[in-house]
Amino acid sequence: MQKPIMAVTGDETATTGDMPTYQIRAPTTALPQGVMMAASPGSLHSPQQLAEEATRKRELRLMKNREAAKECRRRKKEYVKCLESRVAVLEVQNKKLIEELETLKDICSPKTD
DNA sequence: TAAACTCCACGTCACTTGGC
DNA sequence: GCCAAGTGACGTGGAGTTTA
Repeated sequence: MQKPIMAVTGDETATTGDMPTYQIRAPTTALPQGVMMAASPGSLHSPQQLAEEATRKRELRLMKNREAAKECRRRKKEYVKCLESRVAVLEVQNKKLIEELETLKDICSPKTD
C-alpha cells in the first residue's frame, strides 16, 4: 500500500520568520565508527561477493538512517520546547494586555449614575 | 499482583528535497 | 538523474501507572 505524500517539512520559519528551523542539513564527512569504505564495484566478481556488498551497503544505510532519525527527533523536541516556551511568554503578555485594556476602559468610560 | 493502559524512545520504511 | 540527508508514519518494546 502506498503511503500518502507528505508536504510538511517541519520548517516553520517560512511562516513565522522568528523561530529557528529544525531542518538543517549538515554535511557529513566522517563515517560512523566501525564502518569501512566500499570496495570499488569493478573489484567484485562472484555473486556471493555482490551479495555481501549489497548487504554491507544496506547495513551502512540503516546505520546512517538510525543516526539521522535520532538527530531529527532531538531537533524536533528542541523545536517543540522552544514553541512551548514562546506560547507561555505570549500568554503572559496577552494577559497583561487584557488587564491594561480593562484599566483603560475603566478610566475612559463615562460614569453613569 | 497480574493485566491493561499510557508514554516514550527507537528502528525501519517510504518518500521528499537539495546538491552535484 | 542519482545520491545522501531529513523527516513523517508505523510498529515495537520497555518502564511507569492505573485498575480490577
